[in-house]
Amino acid sequence: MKYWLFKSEPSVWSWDDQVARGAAGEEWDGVRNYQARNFMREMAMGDRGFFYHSQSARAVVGVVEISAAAHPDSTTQDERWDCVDIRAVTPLAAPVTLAKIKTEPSLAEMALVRNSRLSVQPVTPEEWRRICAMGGIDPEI
DNA sequence: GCCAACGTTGGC
DNA sequence: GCCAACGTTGGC
Repeated sequence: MKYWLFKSEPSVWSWDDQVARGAAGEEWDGVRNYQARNFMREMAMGDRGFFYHSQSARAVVGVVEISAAAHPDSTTQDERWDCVDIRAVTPLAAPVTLAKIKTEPSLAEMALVRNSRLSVQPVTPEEWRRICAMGGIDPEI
């Protein structure tokens, strides 16, 4: 089981939008960045990810599960672009803000901190447990 | 709204 | 293949 992080502008696609899709999940489409696409190609069904709000919110707000492995992005005919499907698992009891993540030395190496523009990124098991603890949820959820 | 960081494009 | 110009993202 691997861990990931998905970044979204809440005004475009928010955690509430994701929750509204329920168990059916939703394509994580629209990614036009090779690095982000390559990470999605590495994902397997059942992998977990954090759902992060960028822009004004700037916080990890929920946990998602990969509900379909990489497949062609339905929003383009361009065959270079693949995406996965994700479904909401649980909100964090308390959102973990970027500001708080930046105060945590053990999280200083996160792509979220080091490369703020990468919209899909891997998370280590240690980072996963740390943020789950900060967010007040069970890391095994 | 501004700007830094980064990715992409295209001329040479 | 290099690099300048440009566009986009996201933090502040």
